[in-house]
Amino acid sequence: MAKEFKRYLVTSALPYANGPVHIGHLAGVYIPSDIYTRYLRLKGCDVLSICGSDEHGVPITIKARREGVTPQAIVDRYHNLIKRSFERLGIAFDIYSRTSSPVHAETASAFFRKLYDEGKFIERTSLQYYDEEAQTFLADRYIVGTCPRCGNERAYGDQCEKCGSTLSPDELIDPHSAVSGSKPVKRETKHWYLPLNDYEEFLRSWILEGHKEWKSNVYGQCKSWLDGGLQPRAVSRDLDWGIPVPVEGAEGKVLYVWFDAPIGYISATKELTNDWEKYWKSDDTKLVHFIGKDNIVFHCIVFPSMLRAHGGFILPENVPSNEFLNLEGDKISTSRNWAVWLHEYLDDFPGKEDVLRYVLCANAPETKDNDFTWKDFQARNNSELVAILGNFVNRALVLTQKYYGGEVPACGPLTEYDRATIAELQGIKSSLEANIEHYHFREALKDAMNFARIGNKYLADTEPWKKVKTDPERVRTILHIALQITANTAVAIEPFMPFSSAKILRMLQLGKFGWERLGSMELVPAGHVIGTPELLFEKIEDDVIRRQLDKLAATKAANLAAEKKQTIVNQKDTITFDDFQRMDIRVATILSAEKVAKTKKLLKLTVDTGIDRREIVSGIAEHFAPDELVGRQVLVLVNLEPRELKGTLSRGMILMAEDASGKLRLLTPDERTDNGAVVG
RNA sequence: CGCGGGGUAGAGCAGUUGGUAGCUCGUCGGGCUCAUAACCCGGAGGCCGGAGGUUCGAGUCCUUCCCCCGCUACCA
Repeated sequence: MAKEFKRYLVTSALPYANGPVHIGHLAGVYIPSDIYTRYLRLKGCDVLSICGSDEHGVPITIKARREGVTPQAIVDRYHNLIKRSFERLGIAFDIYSRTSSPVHAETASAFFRKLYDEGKFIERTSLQYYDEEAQTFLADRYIVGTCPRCGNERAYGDQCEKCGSTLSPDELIDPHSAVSGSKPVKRETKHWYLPLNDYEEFLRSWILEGHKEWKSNVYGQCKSWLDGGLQPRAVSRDLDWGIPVPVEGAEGKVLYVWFDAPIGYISATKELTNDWEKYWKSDDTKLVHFIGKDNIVFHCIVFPSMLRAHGGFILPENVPSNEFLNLEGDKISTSRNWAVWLHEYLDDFPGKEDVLRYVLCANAPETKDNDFTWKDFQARNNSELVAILGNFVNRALVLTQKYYGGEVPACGPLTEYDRATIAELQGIKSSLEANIEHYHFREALKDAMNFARIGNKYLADTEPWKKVKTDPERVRTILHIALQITANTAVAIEPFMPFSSAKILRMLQLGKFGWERLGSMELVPAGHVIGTPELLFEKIEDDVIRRQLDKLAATKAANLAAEKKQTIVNQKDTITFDDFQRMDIRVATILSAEKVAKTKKLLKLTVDTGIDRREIVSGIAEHFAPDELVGRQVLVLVNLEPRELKGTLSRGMILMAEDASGKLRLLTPDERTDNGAVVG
């Protein structure tokens, strides 16, 4: 598609203001969007980069309640922390706003009101839990009760955090309000829904026909949603934190956070410039949403439907979405503190902003989930940034100082090899551009690094330190070219590593160049005097890495300790001796064990119960390897009603003891005994 | 079961519309000594998850199966 765009509008997913930003956010969204934006700016394009804090929604109110402060205090704290961290990392938004701003309230209200007035919503009344004592409706999260699956007494209405089951408030045993502790009642409440199903046809043709070039994960997910059929989606909530629904009789109702957040992109643009409509309402603006994979449905289905319903706004041209970044093999988790927090990194590694930017881009989860490890961080710093980029720049500058006292030598006649090298550099430029424009930032970064690689090779091949004794004239040309390559490198890496780019230019005593100068051999004029060379990057030693790993190990230990502190489950109701007698528990030997395909937790066991040989499917695969079970004697409840699991009839249950951390242990007779021996 | 994304050298990844399998790191050997023991060259290392098929030709297209990740479910 050769559509011509006059300006760009780049948005980055709004960070949710209930915690700091971590490396997963950066690798997935903010580093790519910053590279893209910096590149466009260098090219002289008309571009706005928009972001801000997402400050509404239930989790923030829960956090506030837990800490005994107001939601506003929470969002103020994290908004400021996040904003400052982005600035320190050189993420250069044109505006970093917030959804608690007055302009946003006004914009989102007006947006809702227009759709309301035009009959674009449907109204539905449903039964929801209500806390009569606190006089408030209760979001699922605010209802606490006993989990029907695992017996945890502090399960939430949407999920049990102990066993991980997804729940609805109706399933909870003995539900009570987390606000007042009283027993909630069901009460009718009215909400507004956006009938996404009305936009299905439009979305199908817009995405499935019109945007086949979108990344496969984005396209695939959209297709899956559309093929499954869309449902009306509620756009309001019963809550007192958020933007009030601007309709008479809607007291106590606010806009659903997912309705108001994307409008935040528009509000922030409004705050930034009076020209905002030019960016949001002209066909020749290219709108690009950078997001993580958890946001695909909102940015590709819900928000476009909202924009379509409203009318007048342009739709995104692309929605580049990355997968997730893991940390040392485990999923990053805010609640478990398993993360590298940006603000902590910036404190721990002053002056190494670009190292993080580099590593996260080089290892960005563009096509699949990737793993961040500190060892990889160290290796990339030491053998790529230091050895290739830093070293080349240093060589060129030191040689110039050494031979010419810092004065840039003039360029003499070029050899065939010089010309070939220059042509190669110019060839990279187009590849670099194509990669950025197609959101292949990892590949683009390699291109940028190739400027330094070629520089190193050029010096190695031309050997100025030898030639200086035999052909000093030639050496002037060699170093002239080496310095041009150095300046070109500074331009090429700017979108990725702005601090290092600026540092190279400072050492060269030159100002910033536009992107169009990339490939030019006239960036550093002959006779110009360069500054003192300094090291661009430093090696990172093992002890620094060890300290970070220790920090993570401490987190892991703390999490484990917290789990152990959980209370012992209460004694169950009394049963009769007869009840007990009805259970037939036997000693049995495990004859074989294998993992059930496509499951995480299930093992298929064959056991000799003395009575017979039978198959039992047991949910213990995460605790035992099949091999370590074979030959073990265990206790089996043999007269349990058989049940089919994953196509296997499971006849019985292996008895296990589960400790507070969820770790399972086998129960075994203390000495080898007969299979079929009765327990009782 | 289902849906989405993956499976390519020891590790991490590219492979555009089917036409000789590539890149970075690591490793081994050599060169260089200007440079942060950095740099340059060369080698080794792949049945492109498996099996069928379409084609003159398949990493690439089709069918089917297996494995990993996420959502979901299973966990008697």
